[in-house]
Amino acid sequence: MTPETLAEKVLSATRAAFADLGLDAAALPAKTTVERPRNPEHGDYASTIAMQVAKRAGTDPRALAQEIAGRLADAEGVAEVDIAGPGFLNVTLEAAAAGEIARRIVAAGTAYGYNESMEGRQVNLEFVSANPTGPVHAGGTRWAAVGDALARVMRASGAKVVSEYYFNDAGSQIDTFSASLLARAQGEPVPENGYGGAYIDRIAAEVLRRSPDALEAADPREVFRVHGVELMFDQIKATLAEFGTHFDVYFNEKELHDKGELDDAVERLSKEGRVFEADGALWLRTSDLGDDKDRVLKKSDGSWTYFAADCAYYLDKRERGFDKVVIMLGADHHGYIGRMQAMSRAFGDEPGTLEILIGQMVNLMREGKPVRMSKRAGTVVTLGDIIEAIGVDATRYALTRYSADSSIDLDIDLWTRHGNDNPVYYVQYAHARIAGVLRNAAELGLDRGGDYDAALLSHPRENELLKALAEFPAVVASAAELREPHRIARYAEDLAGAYHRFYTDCRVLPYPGEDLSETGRARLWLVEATRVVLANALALLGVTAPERM
RNA sequence: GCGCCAGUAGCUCAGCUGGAUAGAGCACCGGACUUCUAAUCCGACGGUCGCAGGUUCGAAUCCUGCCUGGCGCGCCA
Repeated sequence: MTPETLAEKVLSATRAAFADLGLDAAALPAKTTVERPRNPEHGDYASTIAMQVAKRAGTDPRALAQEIAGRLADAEGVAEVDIAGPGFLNVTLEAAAAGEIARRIVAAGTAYGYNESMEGRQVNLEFVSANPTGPVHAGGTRWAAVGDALARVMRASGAKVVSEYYFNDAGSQIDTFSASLLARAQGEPVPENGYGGAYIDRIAAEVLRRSPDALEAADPREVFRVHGVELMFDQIKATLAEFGTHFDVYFNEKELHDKGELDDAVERLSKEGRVFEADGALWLRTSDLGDDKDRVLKKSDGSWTYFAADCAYYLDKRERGFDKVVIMLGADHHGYIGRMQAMSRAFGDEPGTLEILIGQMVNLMREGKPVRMSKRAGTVVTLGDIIEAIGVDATRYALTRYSADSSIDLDIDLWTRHGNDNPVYYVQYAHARIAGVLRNAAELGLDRGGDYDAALLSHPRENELLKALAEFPAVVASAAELREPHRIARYAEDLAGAYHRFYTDCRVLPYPGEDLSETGRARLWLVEATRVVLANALALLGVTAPERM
């Protein structure tokens, strides 16, 4: 029995109790959940529904719990219902009802965990979005891992997700970039506030190799811009690919300008009565919609602001049919939330259509000291550097196991260590251990068969493992709903722990000279189910599930 | 000055939108491999959940105020 099924039984038992007691059913929620108690004495699952609804229904929680318990105890698969404390319902399942989850999981395979909590949603998920003036740095790396994981988690929850990378290959940043390339190609130091670092020299040299006459061209800087941007972007894309992060769309800001979408957006905003002129500039009145102050769309010199492009880009996404626009930004950009939300409202969108997720800073630590990030100084720590130092799996895992609300001190020494203080190994090792058991079973010619007796999975360790396995779809759903992929990593650690404990106490394969018992055969189902869930969880994080370690 | 994020065990962090005795990993101490991977497991140690109020059957979680740290507050991009 799944927790979801049990929750439905709890709710219908409550409904029946209400009817018999003559209570007002309006006090009942449409849906409820059961939790997995930490203390095994509290049964397999616990419900707090009696305490939650008793007050609104004007009755005593313990008495109500008593009524619910009596009805719930008769439900199929339920072995026992106890009442504890102020009105907890502690439910113990029949072993067969708990054990059948393994069958479901094995049958579903890679689809297990899929849920419909975001069914029908069209989500545009934008992250990284670094301009091609340098390699992706540590903050972008965080989103490359978390954003990609979130896209996977949302897809696993039924949403249609398009992952998108927004960039600009014109403008002042790019001008500085091309001027820096040109300067280095001429053997001169980069201009004041220009970009430094080895990658500038490398790209400058590569542009010269491609286009030996570049310095004699009519507009040398333009030659360095065109080739430099292409080379830089190729490198960024190659590194992201190596990292396992795929984007469905690379969106160039230039497209918005070429299609006149900024004018269109401003016109739309004007029609909504949100635009005004002052001091020779064109403004969006965002202060009416929760922003600190109004924002300029078109400067007094006639040029557009970055914000105007943001408005056009947002409108573009909405017109492409997305009902949910999610943008992931670093904490240094959180000041944009106000104007962006106001802009969304100015277009007439409901709150929640635009979601801006803020990821706190990532500090690289080496030998206990922070590695300072500065693109200009060329001491920048890049995605490529981190992959090289820590490896793709450990980097992705390290960045996705923490809440984006927390800043991360990413200790290079810790995550490079191939030891057990490195959490990614704990999870991967569980998978490798399972793969070993399954390999051995195959070598012995043992087969788990077409079915098993679920009631044989009655050992406390088996019970613990089964409950952890049953939880996975709800974890995926909550990770998607709350936009918190770190829940997947924490869950994977929880599940790996349950497996390691099971493995210690429960022998799966027969000892030499013995036959595979029915319990052993049932355990092969449980082990395969665990492998499936660990692999699925790691896949959602973009981390590999190794067969051997 | 205003805003956002954080403050939980010696360290790094979870805590399932209000539930039971607040958890995990690491570190430290003590145990467990003649048989499926000891990168594992078991036990012990360790916390006034930043502080003070409030809301209620019940608060780490919600509200208010304060303290500390990080990041922001352009007709820059």
